[in-house]
Amino acid sequence: MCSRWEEEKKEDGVKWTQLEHRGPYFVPLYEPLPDDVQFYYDGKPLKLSLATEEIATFYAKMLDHEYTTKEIFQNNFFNDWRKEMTSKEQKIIKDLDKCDFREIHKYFVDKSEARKALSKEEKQKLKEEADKIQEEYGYCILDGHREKIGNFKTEPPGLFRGRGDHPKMGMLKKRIMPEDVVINCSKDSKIPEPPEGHKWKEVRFDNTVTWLASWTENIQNTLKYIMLNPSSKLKGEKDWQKYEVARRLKDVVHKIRAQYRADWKSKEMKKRQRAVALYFIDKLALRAGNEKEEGETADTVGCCSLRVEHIKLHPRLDGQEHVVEFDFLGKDSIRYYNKVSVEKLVFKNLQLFMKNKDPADDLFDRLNTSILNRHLQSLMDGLSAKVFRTYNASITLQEQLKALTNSEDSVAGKLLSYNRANRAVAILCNHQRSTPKTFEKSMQNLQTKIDAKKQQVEEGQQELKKAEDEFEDTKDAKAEANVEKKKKLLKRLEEQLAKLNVQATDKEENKQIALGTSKLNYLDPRITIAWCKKFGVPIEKIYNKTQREKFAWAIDMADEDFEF
DNA sequence: AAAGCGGGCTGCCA
DNA sequence: CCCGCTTT
Repeated sequence: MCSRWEEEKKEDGVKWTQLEHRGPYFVPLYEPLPDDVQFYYDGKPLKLSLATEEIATFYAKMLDHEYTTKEIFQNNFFNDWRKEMTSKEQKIIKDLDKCDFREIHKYFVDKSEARKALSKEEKQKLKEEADKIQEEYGYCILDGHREKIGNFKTEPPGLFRGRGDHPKMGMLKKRIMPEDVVINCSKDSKIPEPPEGHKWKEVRFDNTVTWLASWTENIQNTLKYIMLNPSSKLKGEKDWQKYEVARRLKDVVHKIRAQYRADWKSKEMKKRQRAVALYFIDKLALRAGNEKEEGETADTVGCCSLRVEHIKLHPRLDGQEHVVEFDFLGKDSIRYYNKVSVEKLVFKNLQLFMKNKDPADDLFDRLNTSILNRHLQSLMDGLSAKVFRTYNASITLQEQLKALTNSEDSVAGKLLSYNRANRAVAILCNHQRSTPKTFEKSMQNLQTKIDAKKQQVEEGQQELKKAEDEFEDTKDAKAEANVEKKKKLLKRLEEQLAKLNVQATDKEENKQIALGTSKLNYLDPRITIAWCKKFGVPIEKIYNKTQREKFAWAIDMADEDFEF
């Protein structure tokens, strides 16, 4: 079966035998502003040096955003900006409040308007240029296959934003130069050429990693990589492997649950904390929660890093017992808010863990992610905290599909069931989105369509009645045929109306839920493909082109009998 | 520290 | 696109 996904195995840790590529594509250099676009300091025009001007444009472009009004953003920006100024500029520009970027801002607004207003031909030309770059830099050769690269361009310089309340917001993200870049490829391949007049930082031939190029980013001092697109064989196999690990968890999860329940009564505090944390990770699909360096990142937490202030205990709430109220900022500073009725022993343990602690103290003070993951690894090979998220997401999809799908439904009805199953997963994983800006409007449009369709249905009913009356009178074959015709028409109209109603329901339910993340990262695609085959739903109704490329491995191997 | 997977949002396109 | 997090 599926040849491409089951080629010969490599030695342990070896990811490829051949890797050839052109290196990153460097974003264009800064183009100075036209002379009539000026920066003003203290009301007077001030000509800036090239480097200073470039950084000024970063700030100017952001003037519309609320975060440029934040003190931290402004301070970080101004600090970094001043570092890049000439000494003469430093002596003049001492107060951000006296800086006037409005003309520069307008210049970029106009520019982007002008870009939108380009003729079809001009836009076509731009697209062709982009395609050419994609064609040249966007692919590599890996073990004889031409594979798409994910991010082949270096990130442009700009101001760092970060998510949520990030202490580094506004800092200058520097331009990546070839001298910063480490190239990784195979020894006997055509080594990528650095841009004219430049050198790579290093060229290495490491076949135990999957990246093509890397550099250190200056905000957090961490590495960034150029890697393959999800459609690649390498990524596909990794994805497959991930779901296979989750499926192995399925076989032992009952045992693991029994054990952590037993551990709630352990004499060792450390074990108890581990068992309660694992319960949360399993039941609520929380992330592991590594500890983070204070002041370097936004204050967000996961399971192991929960603090006392993040939960409230209610012995009784809204008719339920032993309710834990969670309220904290998780990954990307997305709020996790949930009220959950838990087992009595969990509740008692939480009371114990919180005793004599300050709100800012760790809830699980004897636990961290490495302790937890070491324990999980001992329970099952390859098991770590995140596997529970994958497992629970996928098994939930499978169960929900089973419960919600009606084989008698139209394709539209089945799709609503699918989306509802997907939604259950997204809610479990807390994948949220802000209500789309256009939500109300598009909802209204849909409602207008529904009203119009209702009208048509009524008309169709009247026409059918008329035709039936006529047949009653005449009893002739022509009139009888007309009745059939009107019946068919009415049926079609009713189906169209039903479909629109289903769409409206789906849209409303999906207002603040993001389905994409779970679909892409947590749901074993074979579950979906099997469901599509079983119920005659075209795969394209669920997965768009990009998604089908990413899940090619699953489309290749899953039949309708697949069970997660 | 290094590697690589997971996340929400925006603009563009079919 | 540009970041945030987990795992090892």
